[in-house]
Amino acid sequence: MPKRVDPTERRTLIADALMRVAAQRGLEAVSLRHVAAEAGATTGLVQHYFGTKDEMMLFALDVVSGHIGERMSSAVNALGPEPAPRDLLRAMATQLLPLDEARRADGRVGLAFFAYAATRPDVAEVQRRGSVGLRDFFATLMPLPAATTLLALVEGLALYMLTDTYPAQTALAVLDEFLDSVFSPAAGRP
Amino acid sequence: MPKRVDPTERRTLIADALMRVAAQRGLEAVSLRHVAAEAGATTGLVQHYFGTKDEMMLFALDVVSGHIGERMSSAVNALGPEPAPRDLLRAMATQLLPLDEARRADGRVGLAFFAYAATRPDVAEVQRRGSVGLRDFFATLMPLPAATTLLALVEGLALYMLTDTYPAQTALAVLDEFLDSVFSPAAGRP
DNA sequence: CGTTTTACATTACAGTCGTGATGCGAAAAT
DNA sequence: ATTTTCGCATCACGACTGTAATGTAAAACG
Repeated sequence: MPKRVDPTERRTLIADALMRVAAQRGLEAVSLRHVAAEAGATTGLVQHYFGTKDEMMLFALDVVSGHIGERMSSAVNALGPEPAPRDLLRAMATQLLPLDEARRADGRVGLAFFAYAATRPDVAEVQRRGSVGLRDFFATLMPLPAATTLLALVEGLALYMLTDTYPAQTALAVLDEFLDSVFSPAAGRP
Repeated sequence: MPKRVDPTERRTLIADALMRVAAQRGLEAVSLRHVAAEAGATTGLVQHYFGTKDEMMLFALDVVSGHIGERMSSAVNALGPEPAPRDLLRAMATQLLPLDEARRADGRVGLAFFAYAATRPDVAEVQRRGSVGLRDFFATLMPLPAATTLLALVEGLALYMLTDTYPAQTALAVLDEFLDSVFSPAAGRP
């Protein structure tokens, strides 16, 4: 048999191609053939590593959450030890905003998956778990209602940034204003 | 020739069928044949009123914004004359949340269109105009930054409600808390 | 009344889709 | 050295897509 191969590596290779296709041409353009072509391979390879298209999609969704997770931890690590809760939350929340091309691509894929999940209960379940987990972590640093608000607010800002409705500057200002209202309430009062 | 027909009426009939399909099976299931079947007609009819599929989609997007607009004005009218800004904003904002099946259906379609717009600049432009118009109206009743925040927050809440991540009760509590923070700032301070 | 125009149905076409089957060379296992 | 098994390519299938072409019945118009 041919050289033994790490299947996870191949799967990530395919999933990366999928995400390039999805980010550039939308999730509806994600077909076995397009993904295979983008990966420089054949549909046979894709089929070999993912029995069905849905399996491939699920795996790609995991990759996206993986990206977000990685960005969050490295942003948090960059803060040094014992960061203030406000800084920590800001660092994590901004990882959900499409502030550069990489995050923008992931954001487009994530949005596409949101729509995709509307008809796939199992996909929706994966997303739900991710969101709730994140909110619960936020809630260790601020009151639960504020954590809920923060997550929804950031997600909404990301949505509007993706459609170029709000520029990054506006989104960041909104985010900072909200964090202010939580961490230094009514600072400008007599 | 056959009985003269109001083309707008026919187009809305088709668009309604489109939205039923999209709400139930996702926007990816929206094909000329499925829409035609849902409308109890043939693809020929659809082709007669929409030269191309994209035209049909654009029209359907208009219908969705029309629905939202109608809901908003009737909710506002129900408030009676000279409503308080806070009540007005709350009445309008809640029309963007999927609080019943009708709004949920529109929400799913709207979300699908968000993803659809990611690859269609003209669709994105339509959405942008709607969002900015709404935000600017909000801004006549509250400071501009708060208006921006409100819209993003509501959109994010809607997203999470659509995936059943947050229940209606939570979303409404978050919304009310935010409105409180704008209209009765720091009420609980010494 | 005849003609033209409108509303829609039917069918055809070329392309893409997901999936299953099959083939085949290379390397690991024996 | 031979057999087995893995990695991947290739091809075929039926279903589905958007669009164009064509047909047809009916009512408006001259």
